[in-house]
Amino acid sequence: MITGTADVHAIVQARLLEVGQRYTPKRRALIEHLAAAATPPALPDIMATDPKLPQSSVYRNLAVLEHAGVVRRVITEGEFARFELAEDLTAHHHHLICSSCGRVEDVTVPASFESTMDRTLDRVARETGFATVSHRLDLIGICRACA
Amino acid sequence: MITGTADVHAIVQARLLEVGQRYTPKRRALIEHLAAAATPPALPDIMATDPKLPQSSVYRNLAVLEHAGVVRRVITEGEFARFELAEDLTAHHHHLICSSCGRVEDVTVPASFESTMDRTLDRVARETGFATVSHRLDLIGICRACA
DNA sequence: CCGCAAGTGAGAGCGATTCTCAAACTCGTT
DNA sequence: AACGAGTTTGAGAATCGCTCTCACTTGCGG
Repeated sequence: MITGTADVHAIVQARLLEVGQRYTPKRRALIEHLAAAATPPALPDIMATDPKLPQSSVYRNLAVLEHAGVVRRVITEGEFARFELAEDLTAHHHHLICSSCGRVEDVTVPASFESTMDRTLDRVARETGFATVSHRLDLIGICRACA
Repeated sequence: MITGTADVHAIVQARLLEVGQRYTPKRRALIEHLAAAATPPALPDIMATDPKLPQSSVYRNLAVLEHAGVVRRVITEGEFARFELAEDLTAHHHHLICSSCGRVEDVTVPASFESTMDRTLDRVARETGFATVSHRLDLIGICRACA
């Protein structure tokens, strides 16, 4: 399900409305930036695009967008949180995390493996009384540059 | 590969020696606590066992043990980091994370699925020039208590 | 055009983790 | 059994992402 950027904006606007929030230029710029990024940017990466961006507004707007369900906070062992568009606005993917430099890359795995995994995890979750909403699969390793 | 507690202590001692550190009673107590825990404890959990433990020492010793490769820091979206024994001192497992209350439970998946996953991820990593050392698979959902 | 609700920016505040440093301990050596 | 060099410890200070506060601005309904 590959969604065009125009559709993304429409969806974001709709979800913000549901939560009683506006789709302001600042927020649009953030979404644009996240949609264009090849890798989930950390806050410094976002601020670097325009040094006079107030950091508090960026954080606040990311929180609003996260709350609206269009942005996801990616947890890494690095010092900064990273942000990406919610999964239903992009293709389902996983992360390659370099344990040496902290670099994060997006990857996809074969669809057949995804469905095997979904089936397996659903079963595991059911056995333990968990209602699974999603999974998080990351590969931890050493990237080409650090090797 | 299930390792007895006695062996764990021997391994920990050996790895600490390699890094030029001693296996002090405080560190032994930490390892003991982690080995007994059913779920990776956060710092408050550890401190709760003995309220007069100085938090700075706990943090420092966890860092030392992590550096020696016997303790692993588990990243969650919660406010506290959690700690568990390194994977080669326990059985390979994954985590069920409740997105509502932050509770973390250990789970294992069928061995057949593990090996399928290993093969798939190795291939993916090779294609992208990453040297994979490990993977991290977490199930995010709602636990029985929160449902 | 008014007014109110929502958004913005600058800085203060917060809280988990890390750092500092003097005192207490360990262990091989006399 | 005491010594001394090097570690470990504990209490508090310091750090630093991130969140909160609040006065000001902006934008949409009436």
